[in-house]
Amino acid sequence: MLCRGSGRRATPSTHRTPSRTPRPPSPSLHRWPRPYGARDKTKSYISLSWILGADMKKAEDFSEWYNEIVERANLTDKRYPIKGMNVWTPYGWKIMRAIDTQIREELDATDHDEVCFPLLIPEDQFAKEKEHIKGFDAEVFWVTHAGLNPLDVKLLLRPTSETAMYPIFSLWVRSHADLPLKTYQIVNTFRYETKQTRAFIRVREIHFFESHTCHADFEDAERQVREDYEILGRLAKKWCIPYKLLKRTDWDKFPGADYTVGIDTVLPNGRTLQLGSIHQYKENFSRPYEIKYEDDSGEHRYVHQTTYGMSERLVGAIVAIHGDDKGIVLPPEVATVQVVIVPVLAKGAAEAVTAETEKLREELRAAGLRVHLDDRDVRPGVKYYDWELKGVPLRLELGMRDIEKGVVTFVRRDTGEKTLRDRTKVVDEAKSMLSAIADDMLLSAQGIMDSRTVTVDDLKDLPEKFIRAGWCGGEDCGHEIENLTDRNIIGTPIDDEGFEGTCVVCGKPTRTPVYIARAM
RNA sequence: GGGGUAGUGGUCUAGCUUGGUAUGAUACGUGCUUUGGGAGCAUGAGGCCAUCGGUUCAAAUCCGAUCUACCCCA
Repeated sequence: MLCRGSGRRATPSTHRTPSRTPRPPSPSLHRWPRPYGARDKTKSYISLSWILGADMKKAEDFSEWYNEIVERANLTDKRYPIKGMNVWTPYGWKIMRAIDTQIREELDATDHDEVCFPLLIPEDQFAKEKEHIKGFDAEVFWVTHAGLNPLDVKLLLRPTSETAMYPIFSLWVRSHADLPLKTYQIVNTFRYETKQTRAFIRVREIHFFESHTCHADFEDAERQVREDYEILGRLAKKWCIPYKLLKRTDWDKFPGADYTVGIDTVLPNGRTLQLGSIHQYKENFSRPYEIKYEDDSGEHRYVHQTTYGMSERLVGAIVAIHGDDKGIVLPPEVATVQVVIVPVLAKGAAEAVTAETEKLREELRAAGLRVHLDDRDVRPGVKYYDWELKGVPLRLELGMRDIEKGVVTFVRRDTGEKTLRDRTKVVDEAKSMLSAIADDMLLSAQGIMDSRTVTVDDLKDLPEKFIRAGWCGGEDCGHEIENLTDRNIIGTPIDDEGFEGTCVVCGKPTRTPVYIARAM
């Protein structure tokens, strides 16, 4: 569990009445955007004062920028009256679903089977693994009554699903032929966060995927962990998210795990954001839950288990990493609308332009692109701002001037670059530009993450960055690092980084660097 | 965990000190005109003031509790 870090940040306006985050202007905005191709009535669905009403300065105040942009881009509605439980709007949910779909594709392709276990877990079942329950005890939601009557056995809302799944796994696994057992589910989990909540990043109802696997031995479980790294690599590329795999310290690993590898990225404020984790359990759960199999010589053995999980934080990370002062920027693979077409109508030429944009839409759609023709009856400038706020990676503008010249105006969301492309080559140009956008987004994000990572020789005057320093690996020195820096050890890299140095506390030579940061 | 600030049509707000059922803007509906980076005119609808309780002839306004949001410190 890595949910620490205070709300510390510089704010120039402590006593000024904070201008409250404006809220979505109307229910009709919540229907926005309509599905691709949704037609007929041309109504005004947007308000410019809403789109442009805020000063969204990512660099000046990342935290405020983030809170505001997730609502303005219409990813979430925070008005639901329970702390840390927000509403997924249609637009936000489409993005989450795109991510879920990609996760499903990857896991299915690596022979995982999707399952769905119940939300409620009986108390006695939850209590079997002592470390695990200790780790979650303070933040579970309890169901204590059925109607007016107290329950004999209290039920809890899953904070994660180990204790729901493993008693059943013990029934499913009988022999070595049943192994490996590779399952996953995409569900919501519940944790009573006490710290300040934040859309997608720290919530009490968490939408996430969790894979749970059982293996004949430790080596096979280790192979699974390595496969998880590969899956992550492919997914993170689609999301244009740079990350680092860091093995957590023993005092920070997942409750019940043998070891935990965190997936971490760095935010604009220099804090790290954990995107997910991969755990090796060895026999820590299979013993209390009696998940045993009979090997080919007739011996009964406990399985070795792993888990892998990532959550809706991925949406938060995409917003935080790629967004700018104009809005969010969606990676092409995640964008529900990859290309938006904005017709520029003029008196007398409206029909010709409309016909041409519809033709353009059909061409792009036939080529497999997710395209939306914005035919709302508002001025083009309004649409530009709106789609920039909502992060659509590529915008095509088409008016009489373009038609006369035989071109289409292309505008990239990530760079803002505006170019004219030959009308006859629009499909190829759009495809190659989307691919270039994805490449550039990842490259640029990686560059920014690298620039926020520094290696230091001592712990004095640390910048607000992702700090790399030498560590002997000793627990005492580790705690000392955390005390001296008032930050957390995020972990040690799983790859050999060729580091050579000395422990920043005791001075012993070491080849192990440790990464230190404030966690979001 | 401790402290602070706030909650009034969809949104942002005036009103609260000196109690008498609420101001403006914007968004929304309709019509006309417009459309290459924040359009204009006309017209219509929308709130009983976060929730619960107390004081009072009378509470958005005073008192208490709760919920929610944001900020600061551990």
